[in-house]
Amino acid sequence: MGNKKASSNKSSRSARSTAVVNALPSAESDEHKDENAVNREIAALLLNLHASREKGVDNYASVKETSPQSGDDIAIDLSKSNQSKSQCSSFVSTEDRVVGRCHPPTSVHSTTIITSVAHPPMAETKPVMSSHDGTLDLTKRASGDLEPPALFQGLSSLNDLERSQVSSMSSNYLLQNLLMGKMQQIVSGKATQADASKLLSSLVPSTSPSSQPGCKLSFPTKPLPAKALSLNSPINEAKPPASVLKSPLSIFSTTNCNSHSAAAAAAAFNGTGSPLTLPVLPTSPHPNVPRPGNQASQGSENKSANNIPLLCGQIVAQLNGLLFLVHSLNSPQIELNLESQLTAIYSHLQELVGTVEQVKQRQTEEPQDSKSIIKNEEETLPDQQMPYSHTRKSSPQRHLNGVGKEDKNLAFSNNARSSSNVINVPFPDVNPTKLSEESEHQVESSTNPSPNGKRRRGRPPKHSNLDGAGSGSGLNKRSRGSQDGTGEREPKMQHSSPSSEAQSSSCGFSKVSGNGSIGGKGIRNRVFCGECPGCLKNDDCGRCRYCKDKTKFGGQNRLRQKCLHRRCQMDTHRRRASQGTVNIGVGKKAPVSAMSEQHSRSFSKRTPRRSPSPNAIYSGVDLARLAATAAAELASQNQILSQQEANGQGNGISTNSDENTNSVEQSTQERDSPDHPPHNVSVKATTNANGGGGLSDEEGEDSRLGGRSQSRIDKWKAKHEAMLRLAEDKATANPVNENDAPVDEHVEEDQTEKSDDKLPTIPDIEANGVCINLDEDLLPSKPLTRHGASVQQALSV
DNA sequence: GCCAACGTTGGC
DNA sequence: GCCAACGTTGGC
Ligand SMILES: [Zn+2]
Ligand SMILES: [Zn+2]
Repeated sequence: MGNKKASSNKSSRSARSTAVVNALPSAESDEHKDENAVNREIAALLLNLHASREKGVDNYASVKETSPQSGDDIAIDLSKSNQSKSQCSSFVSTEDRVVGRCHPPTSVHSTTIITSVAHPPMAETKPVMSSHDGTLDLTKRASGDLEPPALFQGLSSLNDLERSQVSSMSSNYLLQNLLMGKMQQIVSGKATQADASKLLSSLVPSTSPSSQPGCKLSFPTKPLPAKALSLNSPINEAKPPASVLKSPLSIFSTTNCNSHSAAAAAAAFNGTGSPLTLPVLPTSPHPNVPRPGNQASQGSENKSANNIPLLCGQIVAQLNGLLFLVHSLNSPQIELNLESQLTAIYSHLQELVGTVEQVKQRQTEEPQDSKSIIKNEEETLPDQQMPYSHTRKSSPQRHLNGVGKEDKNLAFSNNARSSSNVINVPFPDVNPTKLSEESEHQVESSTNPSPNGKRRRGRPPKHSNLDGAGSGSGLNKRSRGSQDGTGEREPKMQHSSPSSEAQSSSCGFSKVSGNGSIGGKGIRNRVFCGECPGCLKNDDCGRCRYCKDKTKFGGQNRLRQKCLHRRCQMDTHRRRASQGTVNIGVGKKAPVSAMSEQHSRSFSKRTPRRSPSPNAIYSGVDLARLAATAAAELASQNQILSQQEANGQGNGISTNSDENTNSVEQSTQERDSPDHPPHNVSVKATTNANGGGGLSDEEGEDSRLGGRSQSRIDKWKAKHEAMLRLAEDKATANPVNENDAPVDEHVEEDQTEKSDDKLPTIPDIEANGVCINLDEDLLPSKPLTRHGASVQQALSV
């Protein structure tokens, strides 16, 4: 961890410092700066972005774009002259290195790290800096806010820039590098770039018709750019920022899609005619400026095999172009503009990263996905923007605490943190899971669940006597009544919502946590979608294993887990953990997680899909029906299956419920189930078919025993699921049973409650009912063996 | 690879 | 400090 960080920092730092040093002489003296100087300036600008942001969005807003750039200008230095190249290369290389090092850490931690890093460089650089610290400058600016002129001065002169650069070594630069690196990783990592391209293309604001033929996802417009622009002020309509944003995106997409040469990118950059398009430079490009096409292409090619580096180069080139313009024009406004644009780019990059991550994880192509993604982006935007517009607000995200059940909007802890904690760095969470490994390295600041080592963690060996010891917490407190609904707190925070999950957890922007788990570290992941039956329940059932374990129910508090009935069904995290387990009462259970993940979007719709009874679903009859109904759509199904399989999960979704068939099967299952005598098992009837979403989560949890080894079964499942889905999709058109869900819950509860008392030899089955046993109560903790489950499954199949 | 056990977090 | 329950460990 530390090592990597340090090294990365070092490398980047050193590179910069050297660059700075070199730059000084030339820059100071000459009005017309050679390319090198320009490059340096660019770097400085990047570095300064952060500071500038702080200063004020207002300024940006006020700024009107005097001169936009032409694409030609953009490409400028990067590739062009060797000298400039060397400079550039150093610059770029720095990025690369940083990227390489940093890959993993995109998360908040990284931000923190960055910030921490920033200081040292200053010290180093100080000698170089003649007079005042960049910090001062920054602060002044920030505080001053200044008039444009003030800003202008600061920015305009190279010296100033350099100083600021030196002093601040602003986090932005690093951040950008990190982002880029991340993106690069992502892209490279993807088996198919197509996905990336899709994302990218999707990201491209719809407002501007993307020129790129290759990429085509039409996403609805991405609000980001607009917001960024708007953010500043109405004045902003001046397209620049938008154009800027757009341009990078377009470039990006192009690169990805076609691996175009820079020229193409440049062209894209120039923008389409849309109002947002990048304004063209009134001024002729700087003489030194090389032709965009050539330069860009060279630079990109040289830099790396990946397209992404190209992107970086492009950006740099653009920046250079901007600088030239700025110098020629020498107007503060332009600079401001530039900054704003850079900022926008930055934000955009962040989004891209997040999006890419999401896509990666999902790998689902459903239209819903796209929607969700967009949604997420939108959500994220405000956060990101916030920093820009107002340096900092208390994290709005806190609302999580207040989240009522109904409140679906979940802030992502990540975002919240990022916004709140680090200066500006709205570091979007990158992919938690993948990054996690390395990110962990860097995560120093984050809480460490470092095990004390005091005590051995796992379950005590069977022979050990520890069991009696129990946890430190009061063993026998039974303060509360067996069921206190009121007493129970509902989780206040939820990091992952189905939709949000994509971001926060999976894609979410940052999952801070290194583990694949959804949540960030700081806040424990509590899953609370607010919609699912589990979330709606206030009371512990008192019967499930975990309830029994609770001290209030006389338990030893060893397991310390949430009541199974109260678990959020959307909680993928837990489910994953539990995958493979089989339902006690029921035969196998399709792992829910897949459902949750895939259908998370749907969930947002409020049509959570659950896997009612796997058995029922898999019954031949149902299949036949489904087949009949959905036969037409095999192709689509296949895709779905593939996806599901990829996920490794099957969701049992019962589209058509034949009560008869289901009931029959259930009965059979139960009969078969060796482990649990029926009486012990409480049966619940789940809702029917498709819509019902039910409560099955509980099932999943409870029924963990045996989902394993069922190659055949799995296939069946997959098929069934696919079919079911299709059916569901159709069903959505004809809502079959969506109403059931809530009802079902009640039913279940009732039944469960009843079950306590009753002897259930025969499970109650309602309609489609699936028998699920949430309550193991009666059974002391006898775990059902998987064998039983497998057997059941086999039978069922 | 599963899952009981338990350290630990975070809201109150 | 209490409490719920999350995240991780290590026995199996
Ligand atoms: Zn319970
Ligand atoms: Zn829920």
